[in-house]
Amino acid sequence: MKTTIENIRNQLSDKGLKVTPQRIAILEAVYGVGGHPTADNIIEHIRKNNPNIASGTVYKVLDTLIENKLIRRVTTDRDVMRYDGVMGKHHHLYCTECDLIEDYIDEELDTVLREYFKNREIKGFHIKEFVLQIKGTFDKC
Amino acid sequence: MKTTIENIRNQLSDKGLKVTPQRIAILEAVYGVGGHPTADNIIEHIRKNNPNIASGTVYKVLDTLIENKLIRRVTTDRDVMRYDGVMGKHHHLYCTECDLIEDYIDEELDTVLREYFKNREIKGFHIKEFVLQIKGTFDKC
DNA sequence: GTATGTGCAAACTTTTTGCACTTCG
DNA sequence: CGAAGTGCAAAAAGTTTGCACATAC
Repeated sequence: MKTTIENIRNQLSDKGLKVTPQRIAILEAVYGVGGHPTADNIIEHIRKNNPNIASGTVYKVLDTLIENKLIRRVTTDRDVMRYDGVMGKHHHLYCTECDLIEDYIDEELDTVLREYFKNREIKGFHIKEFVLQIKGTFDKC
Repeated sequence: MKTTIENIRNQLSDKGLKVTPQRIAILEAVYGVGGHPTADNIIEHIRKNNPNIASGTVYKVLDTLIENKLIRRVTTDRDVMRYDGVMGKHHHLYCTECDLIEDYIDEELDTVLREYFKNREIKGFHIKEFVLQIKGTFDKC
């Protein structure tokens, strides 16, 4: 599915959102800038062609797009830095309800992943380590 | 391995770090506060017993501990919010050199993971979704 | 025309930094 | 004692908010 301006206009109006130049530019930037842009990357990218966009607007539009499931935040939502005292290989349980992150240690899983990728090269990329984010809810939540 | 004060003192001095009350308190807090504390969680926790710790110190100590591999940052290092226009299930390649995050789409991998966890319950947790972080380097880096 | 969206600037939150003072070894 | 670490306060990032003005439908 190619991402044309027409396409972007439709994505917006399909969600009942007003089609504004800012929204088009921002959505286009999220698709256009590789490597999962930060808000700053997006602002920079847009200002090349259109110097008049307020950063506040960019944040507001991004939030709107997320609410309408046109884009996502990478990693967890609302991220500040978090620290972990467990230094061995391990994975993480993310509770979508209570904002806790628990460690999940499972050596067999590591073996399974290593086996899986042994025969499956990712072109242009050299794998060092896996961390699986397991998203869900704790029963108590 | 139980985490005693003695143990913490040794961890620090083994790395050639001076053993200060602040470092002990912070390391103890990282171990003691569950769910991967934020810097703020740590500051709060420490101030219960010891109101005189500067937040600047906490950040500096955390950095030192990370440099000496006594703790880790969760998710990516130095995180600001990042946005992703790909809405389907997918995984991420994290380049430790160049700070880019690329999408990695692999339906077979999803199947493998789902199969793996089908027979392996995580007690008290209900899984909704997996995201695998594949850390490594791009050849070009 | 009106509900919705944008610009701007101020405020807030989280993190970093510089420098004088203190402490560990 | 001297190098390393801490406190404090100011500044830098990154993000949010309120309100008057502008625009899509």
